[in-house]
Amino acid sequence: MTVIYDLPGHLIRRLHQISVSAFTAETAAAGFDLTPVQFAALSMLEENPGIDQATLAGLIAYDRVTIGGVISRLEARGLIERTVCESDRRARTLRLTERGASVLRTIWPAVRRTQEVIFADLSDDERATLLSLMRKIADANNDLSRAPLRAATGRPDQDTSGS
Amino acid sequence: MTVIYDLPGHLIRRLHQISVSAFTAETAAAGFDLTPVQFAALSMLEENPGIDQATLAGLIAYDRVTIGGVISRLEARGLIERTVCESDRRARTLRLTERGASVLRTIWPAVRRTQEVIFADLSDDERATLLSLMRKIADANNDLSRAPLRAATGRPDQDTSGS
DNA sequence: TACTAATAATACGCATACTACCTATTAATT
DNA sequence: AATTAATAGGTAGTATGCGTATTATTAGTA
Repeated sequence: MTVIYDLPGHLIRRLHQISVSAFTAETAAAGFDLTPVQFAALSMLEENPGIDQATLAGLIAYDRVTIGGVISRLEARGLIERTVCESDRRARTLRLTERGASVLRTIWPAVRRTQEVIFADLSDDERATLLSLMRKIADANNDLSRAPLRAATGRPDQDTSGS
Repeated sequence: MTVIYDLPGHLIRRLHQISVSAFTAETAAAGFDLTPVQFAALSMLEENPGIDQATLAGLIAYDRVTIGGVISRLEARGLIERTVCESDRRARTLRLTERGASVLRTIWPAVRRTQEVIFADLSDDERATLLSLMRKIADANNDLSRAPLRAATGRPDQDTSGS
């Protein structure tokens, strides 16, 4: 009958919609006000302090323009610190503030609950299968996206000591 | 290492990103200028002529406000006709124009190619498994979304003759 | 050294997505 | 009949997500 429902793209969109909704609900219930993108940015910055916006965009597979806006809002809220890179004055070096690190530490339980909510009706086997198949598609079509996943290139200002 | 990559939500977002990108690329290459949402709206209207915006939103699981904007743009481009419903003057009766129906007829091959591109690296079994698991999650968490899927209720002005 | 190409970030515009609020209209209730 | 509740659609505001163009800066080349 309705052909739309059989299209993978439609199902994927529904899943995304549900995933974002679950994230918002769980984190809001825990007292946080972060979007999935903002969380991803903070999380990636914690593990790669000192990277610039373009590198961050590549690491979480986002458009550079989009990340610029996300970073601006996180900076305005005092969760991220943005300074001009000394070795390349075109770039902006990004770092978590103390408050940003604190938020990230405390929000993780809610984020884990989000994933549990989404997968609630699947068995362990089904979860593993689904994750594996999704990863396969994401990896295979990485270049198809306008914001492909890219590894960090190791900028001059980036900390390599780890956290 | 990087925990983000293991989160289902992140993978789902990547899939969605890839799906939208593939849709845009394939349809644009075929000479069309439709977004996935616009296509879904047109497609659903073809099968349910005469429904109002709220019903349409429910059928394709979209937010009512979002659909309002989508409909406005489609109407401005002459693909959809929007008239005040006679039996309920709050509602707007939606119908495809001749041009809208024509676009829909000719764009389908490109849409099918989109799905083929996304699933290119999966076997038939894997495709079936993935679709089945995604459908399971979408169905189970329908109410979790702010725009749950809802069946048409059969408004007075809706055509029941079928296409 | 002057010119060119490449890159980081931004500005602008379009199109989702959703929350909160508002108006008009209809349905339900007293 | 009057009041209340519910519904359809809209506006305003925030936040993605991405295309295109522009600016500042760096790197490469003649």
